[in-house]
Amino acid sequence: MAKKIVHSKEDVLNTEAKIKQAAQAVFMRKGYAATRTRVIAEESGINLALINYYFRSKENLFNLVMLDCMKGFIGGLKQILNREDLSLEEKLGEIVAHYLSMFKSQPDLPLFILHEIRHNPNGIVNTLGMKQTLTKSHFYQQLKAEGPPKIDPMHFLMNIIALTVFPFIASPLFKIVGDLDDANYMKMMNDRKKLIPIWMKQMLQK
Amino acid sequence: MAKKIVHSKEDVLNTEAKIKQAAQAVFMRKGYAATRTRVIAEESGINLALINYYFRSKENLFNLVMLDCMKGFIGGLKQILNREDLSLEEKLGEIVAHYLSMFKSQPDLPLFILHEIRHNPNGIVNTLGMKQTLTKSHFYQQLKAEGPPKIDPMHFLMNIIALTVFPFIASPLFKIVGDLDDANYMKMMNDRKKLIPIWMKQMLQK
DNA sequence: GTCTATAATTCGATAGAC
DNA sequence: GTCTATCGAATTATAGAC
Repeated sequence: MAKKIVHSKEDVLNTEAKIKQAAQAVFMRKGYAATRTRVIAEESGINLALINYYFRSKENLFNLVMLDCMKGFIGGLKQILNREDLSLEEKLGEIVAHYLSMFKSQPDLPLFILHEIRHNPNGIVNTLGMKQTLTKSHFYQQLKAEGPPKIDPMHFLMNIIALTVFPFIASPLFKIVGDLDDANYMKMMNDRKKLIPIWMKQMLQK
Repeated sequence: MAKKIVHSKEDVLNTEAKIKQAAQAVFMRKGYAATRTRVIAEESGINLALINYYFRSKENLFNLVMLDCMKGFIGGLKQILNREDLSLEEKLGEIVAHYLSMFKSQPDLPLFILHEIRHNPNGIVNTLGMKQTLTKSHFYQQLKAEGPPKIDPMHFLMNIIALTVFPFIASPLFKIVGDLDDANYMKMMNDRKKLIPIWMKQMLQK
């Protein structure tokens, strides 16, 4: 675990970090099979042979990148779920806002992760303790404290994630159907920060 | 390899149809870049060279398959949206049931299409008249007839599709989180046939 | 650590016999 | 229409000089 401490100057990355950064961008944009190591080399400004020197193989590099992506995807969620200063409804708003900003800078991230989960369900996903992250969270306690459940917590979880994530996954489709440009679409996504908590709270009522 | 011994349904198809059928299965399972034409040849039981004889190139074959998939995906929806014997709420139930049975036999279909839309937004999607399919449907008239909109029709559309499709896309994830086997998960999906229309109707109220 | 050159393999596509 | 055999290009990975 002994690693060089990276200072806040982001322009000065070592070779290994440069490769990893570029690899994440290319893998996310093109997927594993369509990614060429030559493109990673070009975008990171390093020599092609150095990819294998630092990471042994394309597959190994991909696994490291994917692990980082999943940790980032879940880590932020975990923090919100466990904030004890927020009500259930406030947490829902925070979750939507969190993924809003995340997908704004990384629009290909959700499909990238969902594709990996589907084609390798017994891979990295299981090692992340997804289940305990949820069931041992402050959020889960709040949900149970709502009294006798008007809605199956599993359905509730599906719905909050579906309403938040899916409009980003299918954004090209909805832009066409709704005749929306990027600015108008982002405005709609911002509106959902307030709307989704309202809809979700309605599901808790009978 | 003995091929013509068993007379199953696939043997009555001509060569072109055999290739197309196998190609759809492989493309959907692996994606375009990870698909090998040799695998298509094996799974369809035909000679490798015949793929190029009938379809000129792998890319051309893919475009035909993708067009079929999208037509199937949208065609069924279009029929439901225009059924004049169903109320708004009944239509919602039919939509969920429709995609439930579709994804049961083709679990990779939604991600396959969403990936194509994202990486080629100006391709096939625009030629299908997605926008008019919706805005000129009987469903859309019913939605407007609900009176002054309590919810933006675009948000309403996003939500019904998100609640229906996303649980299938992310099924491997939810199975892990909820400790569910295939049977239990399908039971949950069946429950959503009744639940989603209820949730959607709540969104229409203030 | 970084580079050039190349090995080793795989893939899409085609030529030509039948 | 279908087959065998193979080409040519592209890709990952490595050997070896510096």
